[in-house]
Amino acid sequence: MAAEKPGHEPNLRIGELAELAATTTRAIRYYHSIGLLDEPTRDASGYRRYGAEDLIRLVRIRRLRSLEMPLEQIAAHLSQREGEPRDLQASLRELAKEVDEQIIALQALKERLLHIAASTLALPVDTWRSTLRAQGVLGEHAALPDGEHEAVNLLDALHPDGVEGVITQSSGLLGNPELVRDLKPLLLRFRELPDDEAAVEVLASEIAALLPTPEQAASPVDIETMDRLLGDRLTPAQRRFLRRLRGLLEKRRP
Amino acid sequence: MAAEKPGHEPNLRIGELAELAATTTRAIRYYHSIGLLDEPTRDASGYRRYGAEDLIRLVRIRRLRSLEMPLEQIAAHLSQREGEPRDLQASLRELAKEVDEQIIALQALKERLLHIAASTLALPVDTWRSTLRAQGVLGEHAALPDGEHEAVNLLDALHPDGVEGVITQSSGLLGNPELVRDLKPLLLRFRELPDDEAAVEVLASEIAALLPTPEQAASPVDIETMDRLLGDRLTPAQRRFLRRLRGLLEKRRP
DNA sequence: TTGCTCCTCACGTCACGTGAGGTGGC
DNA sequence: TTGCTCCTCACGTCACGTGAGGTGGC
Repeated sequence: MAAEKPGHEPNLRIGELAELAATTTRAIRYYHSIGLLDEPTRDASGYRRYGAEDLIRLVRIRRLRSLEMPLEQIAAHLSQREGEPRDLQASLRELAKEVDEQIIALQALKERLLHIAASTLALPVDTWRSTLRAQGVLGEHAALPDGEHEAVNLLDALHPDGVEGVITQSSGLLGNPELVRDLKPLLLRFRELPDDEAAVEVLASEIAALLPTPEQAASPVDIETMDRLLGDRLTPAQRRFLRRLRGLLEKRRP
Repeated sequence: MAAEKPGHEPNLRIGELAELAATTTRAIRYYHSIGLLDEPTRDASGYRRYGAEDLIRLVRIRRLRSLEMPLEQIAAHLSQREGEPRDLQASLRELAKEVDEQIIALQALKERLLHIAASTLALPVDTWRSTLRAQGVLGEHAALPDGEHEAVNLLDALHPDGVEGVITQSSGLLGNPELVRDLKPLLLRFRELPDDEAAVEVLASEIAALLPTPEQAASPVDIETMDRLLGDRLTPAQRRFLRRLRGLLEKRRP
């Protein structure tokens, strides 16, 4: 009777091992590369040969991975002697907490997405134009002046909440019909401002007199930055005017 | 009067641009590298100089990124002419749907985590031993035979639901007190099985006669694989027995 | 001989973060 | 002169997926 050689320990090839553990050969080789799973012995032709111990460890790795535990944590739990389920329990609770935080963040994100998708998604210029029209600052059929197209986009970019934020922020101004009425001719003068020191000074003080003292020190819309970025769209006189106006408004702060 | 040179277009440096858009210089350079944001002109010393257009586009990129839109999608939306908010709306809804799927998956994961954390987290051997004791298959103070330690770990690894799955699956057997009583002496004979063809055959048919015909064709616990992996823990007679038993059980299938 | 499995590089993923080593600007 | 900003590589992230090019096993 020929001696029946028992299937001596390591007799699974990597593909079989992967299938038994419901994973891929690549994952297994990766676990070898990071030292999470020991390299097994090789057979005559260089193939890896795995035994029961390998399968047991691999399945444990995969079970913890299916709970989204990072490989480093898995390594820590599997290397430490088996008697410490406390630690594992704590880790699992910690993971659950993290998952919970992710859920909350994703729920908020989902709300934002649906909210924005449900909004008009209008271009900043369109929103701006219709607001000006509604306030009577712009005539029903008048177009925005050429240079203001980009200015509106800039306003949109500079305010954390976009043009809508700007509108909300300035609704105190625009909501006051008398102010709007008084401001209107002054804005027209701004557009035509001559390169004349006296004219700049007069317009600045007239507008400053109308504007309320801002409640918050630093407005989210940075007038200085707008000035720099629109530099070549404004005449030198207009730029001097903006700086002057800013100076006047600053002086009023306590 | 010296000609007042207006801050001609590109006058922001990368750091200022990053701050205005609430992002990092590295992100901006990355957007250049993938062609999402055009490289601006350079000043005399090689520094990038940005203008209003760049800020506007960067802020739009960042707003869409804050909604977790992938850069590739952002590029598609920003490159196409502005008149198509339909597309953007559809993309946002699509993103919301994906986020929703993630939320559902994470909720399930969280349940699994908490469920497992709340369980005993006992070692497979411990679970197995106490089940055997509860069923009277193992005496109150008896230990598991040496070779079975690994066998239990293997059972655990081979079943999708671990030892608990094995126990549930076989509870039909173990829940039947008469069967357990009859099986008990046969299991003892298995442990002591002599290398004798007749003994193997007799034990196989006796046990096969007791076992019910399995309802499902392929059991999740692959007896063949267990045999291969435990090869050197079983005597040749025991391995022959397992193959024989398997043959007998297979023959009963329709 | 053919198709299957295995082997070892090595690049790709996604959106940047983080030095390293050097230079310009105020 | 000093500290700040900028520059360009280039590696690292996390857990693998995906060829590329070649060889062993049945």
